[in-house]
Amino acid sequence: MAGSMGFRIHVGRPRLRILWPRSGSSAPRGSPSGRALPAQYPACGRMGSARDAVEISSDEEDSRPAPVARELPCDDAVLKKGESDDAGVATDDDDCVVLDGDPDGAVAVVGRKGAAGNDVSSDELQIVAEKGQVACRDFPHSRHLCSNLPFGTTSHEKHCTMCYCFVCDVRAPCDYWGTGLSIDDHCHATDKETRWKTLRLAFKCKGLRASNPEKENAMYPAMASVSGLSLGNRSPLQNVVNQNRQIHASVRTAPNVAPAVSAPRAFPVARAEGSTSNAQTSQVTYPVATTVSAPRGIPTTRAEGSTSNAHTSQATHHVAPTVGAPRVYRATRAEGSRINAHTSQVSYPVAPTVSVPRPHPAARTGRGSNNAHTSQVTYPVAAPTVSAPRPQPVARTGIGLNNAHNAQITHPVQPTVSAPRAYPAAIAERGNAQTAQLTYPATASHHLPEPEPDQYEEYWEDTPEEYASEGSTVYVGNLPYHIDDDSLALNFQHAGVVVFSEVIYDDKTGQSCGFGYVTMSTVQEAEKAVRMYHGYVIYGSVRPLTVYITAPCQSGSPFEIFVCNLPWQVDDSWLEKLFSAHGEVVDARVVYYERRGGTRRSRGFGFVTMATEEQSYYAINSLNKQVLEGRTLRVKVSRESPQQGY
DNA sequence: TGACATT
Repeated sequence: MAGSMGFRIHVGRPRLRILWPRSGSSAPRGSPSGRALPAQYPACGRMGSARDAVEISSDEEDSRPAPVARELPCDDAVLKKGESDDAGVATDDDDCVVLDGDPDGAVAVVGRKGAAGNDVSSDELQIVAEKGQVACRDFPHSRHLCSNLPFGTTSHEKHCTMCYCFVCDVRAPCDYWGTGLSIDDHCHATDKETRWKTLRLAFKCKGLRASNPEKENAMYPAMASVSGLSLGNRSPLQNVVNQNRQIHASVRTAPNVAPAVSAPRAFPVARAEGSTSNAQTSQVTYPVATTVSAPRGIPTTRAEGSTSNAHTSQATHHVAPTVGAPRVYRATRAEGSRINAHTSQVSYPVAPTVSVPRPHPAARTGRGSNNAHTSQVTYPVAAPTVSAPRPQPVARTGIGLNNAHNAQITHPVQPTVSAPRAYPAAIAERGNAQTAQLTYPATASHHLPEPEPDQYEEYWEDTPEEYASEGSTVYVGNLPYHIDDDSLALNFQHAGVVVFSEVIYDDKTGQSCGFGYVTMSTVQEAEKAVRMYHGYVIYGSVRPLTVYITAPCQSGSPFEIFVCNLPWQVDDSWLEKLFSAHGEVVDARVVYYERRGGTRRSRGFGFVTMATEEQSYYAINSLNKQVLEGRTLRVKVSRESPQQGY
């Protein structure tokens, strides 16, 4: 694609286009220009005569999977403006090509006999007109994709104002840009050479300072100094990109750009609670049910003060679940619509009864209890009796708040947990988790570049179960909603090799549930991940991550709760809400009689799976013998639970 | 109607 580059637009004939695949394609996602114009696209099936005219646009509605090039005439628009036919495809009298798919992929050409497979020379493409903004010119793009200064014909050290360094992900010139004399100058970087891709990955993953600190850190001065998640290089350009992405759908923004860059979103829970001003709940952060007899350290952070601050009222699960997690997490996705991960953020006005007959999981398993979390737990002295309707963190789930459901639940005062828990060594190892909460280190996962597909895609082909081994999967809670699988993996690779990562999404809303799973290659790495990231506050978030090792996959959850004596009208969602006030509900099901005609009738009992064993304890102790709609609930560990202890 | 089912 040398020389005469431009883009012809077919006015009123939007058939001539290159269609990018939907997100999730195998296309590289690391370029600052995202899916900017691929340099090789003329090779995607043109044949025959001299010049093609191509419109660059996107069509998110088009889901045709297979890239297909169709020859189209070029005598529209410019030549015969306004004379498009109904189908948007004119007669075949010219040499236009429609690429209905990823131009990076194999392209079959249809419409002209014998055309498929013909090679084309690099100068076959000539853009004779253009319209609107052009990805590789008007949006940030890697230098080698620049259309202003074509890489093949222009000195590489030159750059336009939208050029980025492919390696550093910063606006050109980076510190290593060079003059072009050295082969190591970043101005030569392209996504076609492994060495550049490797270097790029190294810059991203090793947190190397790229260049132009006055630019990249202007907005996030602390970014480069924090260990762990501080990987991304950012620049004010990101805001430009953010704006642009709304303008031009064909340009995928730089991967390290997220909407939250300019406006961190308010968490639903924060909003919900903020309007509730429940002073009681705001003082409490998830009291931990425990049987551990070791002395506890008095929590020192966050939860101490009585506060009406919605932030602090978002209690997080700083329980130390060591063992246990949802069952096979593929299943949790399927049940995502019923998962309310954000229930973990509610405050818990109820002191746990805490008379768990089972040994503490940490003590039982012998795993180094990652009880750093306990440092952030407060222990309410008393709990309200017959509380007012409790704010339910279900705004995001679409389940309407109906606090009347809970209004009758009484909360007997159980000022139990008082024994200080041993202050774990983990917290010392973990370092500045507490500090992190206060200073908001610029971890900015949402800024992180997405991983190179070639680094991870081999894993995607297999199910996580194939990789999961006992103790090597960690649950990650309190994820900002914009964190996706890839950025999650990219973060956790600092703890080791990420075998699999998954953010759980609500099936109905498509929104992240705010938690996910990361499978490391070894138990040791998983434990390291806990030490590194538990309690860590992602930039822009107010909630520290909760990271703990999950239980191995088993046929049945060790955290399943049986609840009976349910009022007949209690359904799954109600049950979920009921338990979500006491932890993260993975599953909640009322058992029904199935009747003919499709109707069903509750059998008055159900099963609830909590995210962790300890949360199960807490929920059991909080809800057992509570009165709901006039009926005294009976809540206990499910009989079928493989790890039932009582 | 008052119990540990279902995938």
